[in-house]
Amino acid sequence: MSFLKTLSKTQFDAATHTEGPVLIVAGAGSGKTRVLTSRIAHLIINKKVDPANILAVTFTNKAAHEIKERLEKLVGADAEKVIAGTFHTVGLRMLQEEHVRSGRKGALTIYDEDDQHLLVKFVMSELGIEEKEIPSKSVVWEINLAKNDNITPYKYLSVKGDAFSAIVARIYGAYQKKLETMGAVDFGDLICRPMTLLATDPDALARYSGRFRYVLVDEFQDTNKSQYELTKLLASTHKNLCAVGDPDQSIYGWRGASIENILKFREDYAGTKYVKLEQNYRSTRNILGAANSVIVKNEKRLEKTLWTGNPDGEKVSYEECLNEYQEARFVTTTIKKLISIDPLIKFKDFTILCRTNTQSRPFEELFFEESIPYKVLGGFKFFDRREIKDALAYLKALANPDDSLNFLRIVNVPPRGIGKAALEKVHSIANVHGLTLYEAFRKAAADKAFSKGGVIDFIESFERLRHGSSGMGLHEIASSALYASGYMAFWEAKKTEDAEERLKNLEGLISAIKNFETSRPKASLADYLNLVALMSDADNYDEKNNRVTIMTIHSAKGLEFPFVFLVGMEEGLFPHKRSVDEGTIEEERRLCYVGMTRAKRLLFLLSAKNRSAGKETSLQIRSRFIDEIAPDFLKKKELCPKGTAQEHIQAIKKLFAATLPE
DNA sequence: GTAATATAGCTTTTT
DNA sequence: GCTATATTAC
Repeated sequence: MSFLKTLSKTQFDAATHTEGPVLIVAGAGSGKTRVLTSRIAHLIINKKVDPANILAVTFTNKAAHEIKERLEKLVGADAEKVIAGTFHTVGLRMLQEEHVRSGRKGALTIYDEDDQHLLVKFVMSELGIEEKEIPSKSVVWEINLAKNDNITPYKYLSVKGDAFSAIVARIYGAYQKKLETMGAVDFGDLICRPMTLLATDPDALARYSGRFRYVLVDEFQDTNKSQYELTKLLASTHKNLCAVGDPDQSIYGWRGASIENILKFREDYAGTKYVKLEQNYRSTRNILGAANSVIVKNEKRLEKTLWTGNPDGEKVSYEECLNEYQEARFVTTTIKKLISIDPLIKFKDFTILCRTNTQSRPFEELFFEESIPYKVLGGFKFFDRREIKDALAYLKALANPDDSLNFLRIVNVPPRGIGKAALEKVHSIANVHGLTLYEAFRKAAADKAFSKGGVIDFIESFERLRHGSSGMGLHEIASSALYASGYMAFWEAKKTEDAEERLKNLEGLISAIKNFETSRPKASLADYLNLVALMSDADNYDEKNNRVTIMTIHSAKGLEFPFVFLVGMEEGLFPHKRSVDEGTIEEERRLCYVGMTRAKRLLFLLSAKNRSAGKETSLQIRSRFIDEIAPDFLKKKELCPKGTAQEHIQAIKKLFAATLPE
């Protein structure tokens, strides 16, 4: 019970008011995770709740693990029984149970945005809709937005009446049908389908909502409409729903998250116990004061004043650099200086927070040069590399051969003489007989539709792999697939420099699978593939590694660092130009607030006067957010009057650009 | 019919 | 700066 004694009065309230709906508005650094864990521990220890009846939904898998780890210290082995995960992992679990129930043979495959895009293109070509008529990219976007709001293809058509939407609805419908025949789900489906299941099947509703006596949802400000509905259904029997969040930290509106979910929670759930955690335990007074002075500029807020008992600390620094390289230079020098001053300060105490992924480059270059250990989260990921995607396609096809998209991806990789013509032939077999691509290949081989060569050889070796894999360990399956298919040999034959690296990456993948296998001996190949698909950037952050972390502010949500560099504080970049155009400046301001409140001891804000994007270099004006910080919290430094001089120079430069050749 | 090479086109944030 | 498509070479 000692874990409750260390809580503040409001934290204690939030942790122990367990019955009925509860809304906890938890400011940045207010000890939210502690409250959540104490609450679950209180349920298990004091209220004798079976841990298997508790559902905790978090924003990242890492957050779920963290809760479980802390919980284990309080309640021991019972911690493992609590169901904790992201909306997507919880949804996947439910769908898998239903998948098994419905008696399908292959595994359930998760399609990421790349797969989604390919499938949309495929569907469009089948429907004879051309890219110039409607870009496949915007179709994917529309489909995802629709799923955030739980709008089916049929409903989509009735909600939107215009010509554009009619085409989207057609593609969306065909796309959805394809997913179902292939046993695949996209990210949206992981929420929508469980939601629909609960809404339409009273048995399923009784099963799940009966089981989850206590439901906790973290980062509630970033839930979308479908997630809100799913939550509501899951908690519908016992109505013990605890929503935790901070409207000031809502930064995923562009992805369909609805800040209204938290703002209107008390209206939707009558008799809600409302707790505000307003004491910040993380940052110095100067950092918090600076962050507060920015966020109060937002109109759409819940009344809340974050305060701290922490020392004043240093004032926030703002540094205007000549260009993005000088920006990186300043950061590098500062890191080195701080490390040399205090031996207790380590590289892992620093983070560079960017608005966009592309901003990381100059930092990477300079850190490499100066041998500062660093890690970039997000951006170009290991799993985005071509060779890894190909390798995973092999594994996905083996785990679920009906997944025609991944099957198609490996058919002629490495090149084995199956070209456009051969594929068209198999496609028509598939269409005529209503078969998946894999089945059509088998039929073609059995019917001797192809006398010899690629098609026959390929399907034979694929079948050999498939049947040989039973009883093998996961990493053995992976390595036999990559070697027997000739994929490894394909890269080995190429004597180029990058081929060597690709081979290394493939070996890396196999050993990663081996590690997974050791940690989870009972898991299947599909389990591994799904884990990888649902992994987020933040999940890749490991505080044990002593390195400087470079990441986007979005990925930094929920993390904290002693020293934070918020870089690229420039109009057009942060706030981003498109946000200004689209009128979502308040979300940018919240993003700025999230970035600033990651800092515990020192916060540095930086901007560049010149920044190159692509081939163009443009003059930048410092972000409005800098000017919104109350001067008391900023280190005194002459800020040149905003605009004027810079705009003047820009105007002159434009004039020259128009008259002078490059 | 298939494979290698040149060209255009896009870069906000992501489960 | 890097990936999907169009063109040409084999």
